[in-house]
Amino acid sequence: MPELPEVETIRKDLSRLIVNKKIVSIEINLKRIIKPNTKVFSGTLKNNKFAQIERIGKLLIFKLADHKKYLLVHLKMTGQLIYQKNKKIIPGGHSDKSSIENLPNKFTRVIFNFFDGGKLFFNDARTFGYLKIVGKEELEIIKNKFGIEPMTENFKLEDFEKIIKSRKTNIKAVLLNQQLISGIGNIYADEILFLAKVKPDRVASKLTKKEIKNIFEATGKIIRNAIKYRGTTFNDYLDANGNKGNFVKFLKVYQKEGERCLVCSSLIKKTKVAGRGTRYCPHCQK
DNA sequence: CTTCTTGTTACTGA
DNA sequence: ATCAGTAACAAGAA
Repeated sequence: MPELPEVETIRKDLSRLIVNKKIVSIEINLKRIIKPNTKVFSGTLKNNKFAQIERIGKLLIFKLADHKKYLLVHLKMTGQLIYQKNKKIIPGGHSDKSSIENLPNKFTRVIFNFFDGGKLFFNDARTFGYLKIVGKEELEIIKNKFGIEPMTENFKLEDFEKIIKSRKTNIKAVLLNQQLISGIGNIYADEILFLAKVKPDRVASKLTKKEIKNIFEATGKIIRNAIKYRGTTFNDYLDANGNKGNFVKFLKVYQKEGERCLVCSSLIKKTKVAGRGTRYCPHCQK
């Protein structure tokens, strides 16, 4: 599930791979995920270039060189953006093994073809993801819906505490709410709360100042470290080169139900909180 | 066959 | 108006 660290990894990869390369054609295999429609989509992108790639929360923002428009890409649960450079056939030579995927595959929904023969594949098994062309005004409206973002100067303990104190729902629901705090999904919410030693079903407004500080610091540590290790691959996530993320080996509770806690050896439990599968250590987390 | 998976939003009710 | 809780979405894996 691509969350902030996975999307950030893709953003950085693609910034190096496709910025300022002319898009010569676009292939759309599933029209339903293209917004506002395929005509505007292809018309805006063909013969254009990505000038810059940004991110807010889990949303990728491709700033276009011409037309003053932006391409928004949301990967939702199973979306992938994988770039492959022009495959040269070297007579008698070895094949290009820089990418591990054989693309396109049956989940390839959109292909961007660049002038140099490079291709960007948007794959999505469950087709929850979307690609959307927007103007500056619509972009600003969308951006304004996102809450404070870890890893930025806007992520301050004071604001974090205000947000948490103002909510009567459980702390996990608050961490997952993109309009309050952006970029955290199910994997990192559980990992953050384990590191902070707080049970996921605790009522947010009733947490102590100390507990909120621990969650704040755990958020920074987990997100920073997950970016460092290029994200978590559980099922579908791959980076822009088609490689897996390495953070999976640092997970302490996510998908660890029935295993022993690495800190206290209690059995990791699984319940449902905020409508999502939730793992925690019943001894370490209070 | 049923159940589970999750990011986001629509809907319902308080 | 604001908030909280749940269902729905899609489709593959088990």
